[in-house]
Amino acid sequence: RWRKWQIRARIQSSIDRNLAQAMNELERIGNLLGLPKSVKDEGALIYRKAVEKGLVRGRSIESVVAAAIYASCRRMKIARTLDEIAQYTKANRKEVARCYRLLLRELNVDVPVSDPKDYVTRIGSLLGLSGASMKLAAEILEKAKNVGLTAGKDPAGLAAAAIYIAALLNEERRTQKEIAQVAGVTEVTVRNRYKELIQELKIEIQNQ
Amino acid sequence: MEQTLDLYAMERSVPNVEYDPDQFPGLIFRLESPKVTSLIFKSGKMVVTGAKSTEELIKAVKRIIKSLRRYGIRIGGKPKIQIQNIVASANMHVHVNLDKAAFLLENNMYEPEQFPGLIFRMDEPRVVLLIFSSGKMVITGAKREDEVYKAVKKIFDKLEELDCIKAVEEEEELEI
DNA sequence: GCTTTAAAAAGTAATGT
DNA sequence: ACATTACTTTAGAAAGC
Repeated sequence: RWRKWQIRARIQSSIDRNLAQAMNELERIGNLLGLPKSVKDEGALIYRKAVEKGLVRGRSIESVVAAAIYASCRRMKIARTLDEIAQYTKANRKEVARCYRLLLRELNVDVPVSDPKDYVTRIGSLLGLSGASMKLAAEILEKAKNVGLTAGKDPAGLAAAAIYIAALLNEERRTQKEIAQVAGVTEVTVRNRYKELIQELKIEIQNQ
Repeated sequence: MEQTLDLYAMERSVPNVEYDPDQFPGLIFRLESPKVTSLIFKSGKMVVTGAKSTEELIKAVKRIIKSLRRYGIRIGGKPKIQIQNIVASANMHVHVNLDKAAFLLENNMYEPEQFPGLIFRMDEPRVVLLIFSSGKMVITGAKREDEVYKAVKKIFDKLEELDCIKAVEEEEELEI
C-alpha cells in the first residue's frame, strides 16, 4: 500500500535526519573528550538503539548523545565523569544523568559498576606519576574493596585518595589539591577517603 | 473534600499559609501537631504529607479541617482519605556488598558516583528500596504497612541467599 | 516534563569559622 | 581542620502550564 510506504519512508527519514545530527554531536563531544574511535562507535550504536525506540522524543539530541557517550565509556571502562561529559553540552549534569538512566532502563545495555581502578590510570597519567605508583594505588583499592570499604563511595574520590597515598609512599608526592582537581572531587573528599583508607588498612605514613 | 474552595479567601483569613498560584496551584498549610504539611487545592482535594502513622494522619486531617472552620472557612461533610505512599526506613544491622548485589539482583541500579544507595525495584510487593552498605534502607511506594514489612523480609532473605551480607548484628525495622 | 510538599538513607559539595 | 547547611536518589497525589 502506498500510504504504508509513505509512513515508513517518513519515519525512516526522520530517524536518518536525527542520526545525522546526532553523529555530528557525538563526534564533536567525543573529540573534545579525547575518546578513541572504539568508544565513539559504541556510543553511536547505543544512540541508534535509543532513536529506534523513540527515546529521544521530547529530549534534546545533545543530552541523549552525552548519555550514550557516558554509557559507552562505562562499558569500555574509560574513566570519565558525567560532569566532564556534560560540560560540552548545553544540558546540565542532572539532565544527562536522567537520559543515562533512561538508556539503562529502556535499552538492553549492560553497564558494569564503575571500578575505582579505572580512575587511577587517568588521574595518575594526568599527574605524570610512575607506573609503580599507579600499580600501588590499584593494590590499595583492591584491599579496600575486599574489606568492604568502597561500597557506596564515589570511585573518583576513592581513586584520588589511593593515588595520594601511593604517591606519598613512592616519594613522588602530589598535594591533595592537585589530585582533587584532576579527579573532579573536592579536597575534603580526598582527605576523608585518605583518612579512612590509612586507618582501616593500617597504612603507615611517615610525617611530612 | 467533596466541594470547591476559595483559596484566595483562605489566604486572607487563615494565618501562616502560603499561596502563590503563579508558582503552584495549591495552598500550603502547616499543622504543628501532628506535624504535617498540607497542600490544599480549589477542587477541595488535598495532599497531606509528613504523618508518621495512619492514626496520626487521620487526626491531622480532622485538625486541619477544624482549624479552617475556626477561621470561617465553610466546609461540610467528612473527608475521604486515601494513603498514596508510605515511606519507611529500616536497619538490617549487617554490611551489604553492593557490588555483588548489583551484579546478582535483577531490577536494580547502583551508581555510586551519583548516589550511595542501590536502588531496587521490587515487583511484589510493588515498592522501591534504597539499600545502603550499612544495612540501612529506605522503602517507598507502599500503600499499606504490611507491604513494607513484607518487602524488608523479602530483600533481607534474598540478599542472604545471594551471599551479599556480612554479619554485624541482628535484624530490626521502623516506620516513618 | 515542570512546578510544591515531606521523610529517610550516606555521600559529596559549598560556605563559614 | 572543623561544622553547618544543602543537594543527590526513591514514590505518590494534587492543578495547570
